Amino acid sequence: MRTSQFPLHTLKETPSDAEIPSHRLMLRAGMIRKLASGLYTWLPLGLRVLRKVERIVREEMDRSGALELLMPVVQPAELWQESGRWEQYGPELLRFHDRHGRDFCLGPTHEEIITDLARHQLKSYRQLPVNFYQIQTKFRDEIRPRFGVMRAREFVMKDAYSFHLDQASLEETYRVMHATYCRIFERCGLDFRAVAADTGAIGGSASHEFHVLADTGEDAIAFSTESDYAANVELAEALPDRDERPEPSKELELVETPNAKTIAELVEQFGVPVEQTVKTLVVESADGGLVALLVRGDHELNEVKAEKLPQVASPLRFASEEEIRAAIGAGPGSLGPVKLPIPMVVDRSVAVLADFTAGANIDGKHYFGINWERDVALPGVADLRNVVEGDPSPDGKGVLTIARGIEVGHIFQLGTKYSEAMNATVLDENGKAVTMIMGCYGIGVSRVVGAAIEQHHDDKGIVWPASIAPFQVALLPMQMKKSEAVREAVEKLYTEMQAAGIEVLLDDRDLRPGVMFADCELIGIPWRVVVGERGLKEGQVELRARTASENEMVPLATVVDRLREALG
RNA sequence: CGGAGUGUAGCUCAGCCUGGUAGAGCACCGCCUUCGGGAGGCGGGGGCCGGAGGUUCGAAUCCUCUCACUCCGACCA
Repeated sequence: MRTSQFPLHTLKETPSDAEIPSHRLMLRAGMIRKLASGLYTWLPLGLRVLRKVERIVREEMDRSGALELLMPVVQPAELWQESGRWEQYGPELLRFHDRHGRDFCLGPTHEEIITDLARHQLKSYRQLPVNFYQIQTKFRDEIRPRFGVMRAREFVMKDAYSFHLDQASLEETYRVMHATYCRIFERCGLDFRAVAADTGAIGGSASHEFHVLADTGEDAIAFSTESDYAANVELAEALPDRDERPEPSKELELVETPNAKTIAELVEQFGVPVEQTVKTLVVESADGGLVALLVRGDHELNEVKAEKLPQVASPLRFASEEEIRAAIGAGPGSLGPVKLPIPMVVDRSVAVLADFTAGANIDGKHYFGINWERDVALPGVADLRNVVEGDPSPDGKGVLTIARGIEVGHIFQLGTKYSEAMNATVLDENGKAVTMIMGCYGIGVSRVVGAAIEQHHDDKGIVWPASIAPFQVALLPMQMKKSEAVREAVEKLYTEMQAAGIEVLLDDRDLRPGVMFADCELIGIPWRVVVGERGLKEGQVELRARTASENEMVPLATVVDRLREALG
């Protein structure tokens, strides 16, 4: 391709509404253009990348044995009413009606449609298992679209749905999809983690999210330094940092702490180590009263975990100061386990503390040197907190690191939620109707493009992984209008590269070199070849990887071979 | 939907407070010079100043109402 036929629309200045690197760079490189909030046109340059990701996804899905099909974006309300989601889904589902007044929606996902298809197409256990997939535009009327294609309302998704006679078959396909997703993201050149995810109300034992690690990710994930354990921070199990509680070594002491209402003030004024303090949070209990939740001063309460406790009301609600005073007789800054008049649950890390400090349930006073059993009975123990960096990994191997991640994929063992609601059955070998068991597997294809940039860029622009770069090589002639030699050499190289199957972009704009270099770096082409009279005198051209800081002089005759080798 | 903010040229922004008939840089078109890291000169095209209403002799500017967009929160590929 030549820039005269494939115009670049690069910008020197960053549009003001772009917050994160991928959004800024996609706009500056001329990959996308916004039409309205959450709606983007993919320009030719951006589409080349999107198609490359799609191709990798398609190849790996095909290889896994999945069957591609294509379902409509517009979906009739009847199917959603049948599954019960017409009422459940909320305003994210964009609804409208046709000229006859029939209700429709734009598909945010396709469980209903595929289940309807399956119940008509699949009649026999002999047709199972089967895994259908499509790569298609989805629409979700997001409350707040942002970050360009990372959270758009209209986006490209690969969604797959598998159907099985039994759980074992579902689990087998689930394993295959897990492996397929790993291959897809590896091939895209991404540093990612498969993360254990919440199965939510649907139940079942298995759901994994695939996260690309990047500082701007919207999710915090915890993963082990020694094993492949990884989980959303909200879900990661928090273990105590030791197995046994040390013996008491200090006496219980009531201390006047008139100016210490927070843990930070207590630590600052009395020099107690923060990990020897306990904070007491009061929430509504399941029976309508109050219950205290105790976590270490340096830890954070995990509201999702707390809400799941039988003692705690769901949804979680913190008690007001008035409620706390009425029940305990002291303010929120002076609470602790000793002589606490309401039930309590303590975090595992609190249960292994000795000689710790907490409020005395008397305004302006704390107890120092508290010990369980000696000073107060140890109440119920539970996992109440968010994991922190350095916690032991729940699988016993290594410690946890915390990083931010961008969710690019999610695989799910659905079970019979949809097949049951929509009566999707097949006949088993005894001729008996059996409800099919389902799995579903999604990849945010357009989000992968953004995530790749988020992970691979520098101050000059995008640094594409070779597999998804819009072009593999940029061929930059220096003063081609003036130099016959340059013109000849460049045309020859261009022809040779094309013959060698290399995706090359020849910059024939005859611009100043600095402009060509800057554009080439901004759009992130992995290799560049500079042809100038200077080098040609020695029979050489300059070769440079996007990641390199130095040119390499390569004989004109061998540069194509070098590139073919480098590109694999 | 709650809170905060912004709408002026394709992009980045000035002008608004204190009303007087539309500006700069980049981008675009033409000519010339320049040419190894985003050049320079001259000339040119491009605006319902988000929209509607009001105040005024006169509104980008003041007032009211609207619409769109962005940021912070809950949701998700």
